[in-house]
Amino acid sequence: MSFMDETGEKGDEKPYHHGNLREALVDAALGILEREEAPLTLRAAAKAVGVSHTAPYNHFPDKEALLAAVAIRGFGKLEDKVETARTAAGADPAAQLAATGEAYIFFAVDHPALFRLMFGPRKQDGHSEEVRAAGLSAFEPLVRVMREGMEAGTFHEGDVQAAAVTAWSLVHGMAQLAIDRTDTLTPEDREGIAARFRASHAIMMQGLAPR
Amino acid sequence: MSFMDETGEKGDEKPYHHGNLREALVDAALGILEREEAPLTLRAAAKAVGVSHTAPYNHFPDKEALLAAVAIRGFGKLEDKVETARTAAGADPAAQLAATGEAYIFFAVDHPALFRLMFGPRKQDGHSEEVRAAGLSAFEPLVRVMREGMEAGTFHEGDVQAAAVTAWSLVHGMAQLAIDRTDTLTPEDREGIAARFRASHAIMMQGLAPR
DNA sequence: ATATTCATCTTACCTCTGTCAACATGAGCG
DNA sequence: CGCTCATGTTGACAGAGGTAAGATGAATAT
Repeated sequence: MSFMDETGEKGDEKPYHHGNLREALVDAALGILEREEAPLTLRAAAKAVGVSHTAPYNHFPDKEALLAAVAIRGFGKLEDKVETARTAAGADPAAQLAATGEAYIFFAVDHPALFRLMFGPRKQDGHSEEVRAAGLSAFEPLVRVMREGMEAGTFHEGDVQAAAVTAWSLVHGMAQLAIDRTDTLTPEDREGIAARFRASHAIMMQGLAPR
Repeated sequence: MSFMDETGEKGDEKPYHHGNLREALVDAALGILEREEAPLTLRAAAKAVGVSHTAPYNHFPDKEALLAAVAIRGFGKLEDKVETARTAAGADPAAQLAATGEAYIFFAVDHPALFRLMFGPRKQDGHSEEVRAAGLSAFEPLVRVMREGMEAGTFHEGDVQAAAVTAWSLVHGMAQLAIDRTDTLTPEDREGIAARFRASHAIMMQGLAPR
C-alpha cells in the first residue's frame, strides 16, 4: 500500500523496484494515441514507461484490457469537457445543448484516435462492461439538458430519452464524420466545424417541417 | 484483353493460370468481413481465393489499397440500398427521408465490419480519393431528398447542404452507436432500432423548440 | 510452330506485434 | 532471517504485413 508519484506526470524515473505501472501504462498509451505518430502498440507503451514488453501482462490480461482502461479514461475526459461546457453555457437549455454538442465534437477533433478507440468495437465483452458504464456516464449531461429543457419549457414536452439519444446521435455522427471524412471540412478548420454544427443545432431546434 | 468469369460469382475454380484475382480478392475480403469470424487479413483473403499470401501484391500495392477497394464496393452497396428505399417510399419527401435513414442504419447493422471499414480512418490518403468520391456518391440521395422536399414545401426553405449534412450526421451517428454501443439496443432487435430511429425522425421533423 | 517477353504467382525471408513460459528480484510478513 | 508472492525480465513462438528473387505460362513476334 505505498503510493508515490500519484499523477505519474514525469517526476522520478523508476520509483524503486516498481512504480504504479498500471496507471503509467494507461498514461503512456494515452500519450501515444494523442501524438498519433505510430499506431498504439503494447510494446511501445511498455517502452515509453521503461519496462520490458511483457511487464504489462502483470496488470492487464491482454492488450484489449489496456485499451479498455484507456477508453474509460477517455470517457472521463469527455464527460469533464462536456459538463464544463454545459455549466459555462448559462441557464438556457438550448445554449447548453449547443455548448455540450460543440464540446463533444471538438473533443473528437482534438483526440481523434482516442475517440475512435472509445467508440470502436470491443473485441471481448469481458472488459466492455466498465467501458459501457463510462460511456453512459458521459452521456448523462445530455440527458440532464433535455430533461431540464423540457421542464423549463424551452423544449417542447416529449420523451426525454428519445430526445437525448437523438441529440447524441447527431453530435456523434457529426464528430465521426468530422474526423474520418474530411471531405469538405478539415480538422484544422475549427470555425467551419463550429458553423456546421450551429446549423445542425438550429435545424434540430426548429425542425425540418414548415412552421 | 481476355475476359471471362466477369461477375466472379463462384463458377469455375481457377479460370486458367490466373483468374481475375483482383475482383476475387475484393469478393473474398467482403465475405470475410461479413462473416466476421476472424479479422480481415491479407493472408486470409489470399487463402480464400486459393493463392499465396503475396499474390495480392500484384494487384494492390498494400493492404490499405485492398481495403480501399472493398470500401468502395461497400459504398456502392450502401448507395443501392438507400436509393432503392428512397424510390420505394413513394413521393412524400418526409417518407423518403425516413426510408433512406432506416436503410442506412440497417445497412450498418447488417454489415457492421464493412461499415466500420468504409468510414474508418484512411491511413494513407493515396487511395482515399476514390473512397471519398464513393462516399459522397452514396450521400447524394439524401441531398436529393432534401432539395426536393424543400422545393415541394414539405420541408421549410433553407440551406439544402446543411440540412442534408444534419440528416446524414444523425443517421450516421445512430448507426455507429447501434453497432458499437449495444447499451440498450442489440443488433438483433430490429424493431427497437427502427422505433428509435422513427422517434429521432419525428424530432428532426418537428424540432425541439415548442411550437 | 517456336521462341521470347512480361504480367502474374510462388517461395523464402525479414520485421513487428501479441502472447506464453520460465526464470529473476526484492518487499513485506512470519 | 528466510519465505513467499507480486512484479519484471529474458527468450521464444506464431501470425501479420511486406520485400526480393525466382518460376510459369499466355500472348505476341518472328
